[in-house]
Amino acid sequence: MAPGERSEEVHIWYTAVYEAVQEIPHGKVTSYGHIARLLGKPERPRQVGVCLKHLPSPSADRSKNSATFHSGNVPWQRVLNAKGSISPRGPGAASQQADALRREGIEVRQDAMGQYTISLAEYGWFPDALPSESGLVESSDEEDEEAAADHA
DNA sequence: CGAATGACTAGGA
DNA sequence: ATCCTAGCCATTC
Repeated sequence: MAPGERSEEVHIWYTAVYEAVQEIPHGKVTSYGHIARLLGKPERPRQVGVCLKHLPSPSADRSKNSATFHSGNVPWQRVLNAKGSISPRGPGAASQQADALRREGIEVRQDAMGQYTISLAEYGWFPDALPSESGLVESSDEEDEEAAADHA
């Protein structure tokens, strides 16, 4: 399926992932696998990564910006792999994510292999359920307008 | 359209 | 601790 024309079911999945990622508190991080579990699909951490990979850049059109998910309103940088490190991908992408995390006060370390790692014990966010689904959160108007630079 | 890929992970060697 | 494998499934070749 082309990114532009997703089936109904896939679109719902993308939306759910983006909304879940938006619930990760500023200064906290979680894993692809945890997002998948929160959405009731523990076998698809990989598909969470796919969603973030396709996260569009902020559009020049503002009206569209507020209504669409993009790297400016979805804190993609707060999602790490199960080991608590930034999944290596394109050159430069990892260091960019590391910078974005440090920018929000998270301590990112680089090990001998050049891997960026974060202390999950200190910054991990692993609730049993999404705050929005616990039925208690009336979501006041709080947003994470930081976001970070776009990815390459 | 079939085959390969990958922002993943748990489990086993 | 590190390396390998199987399962995963939308996207890309």
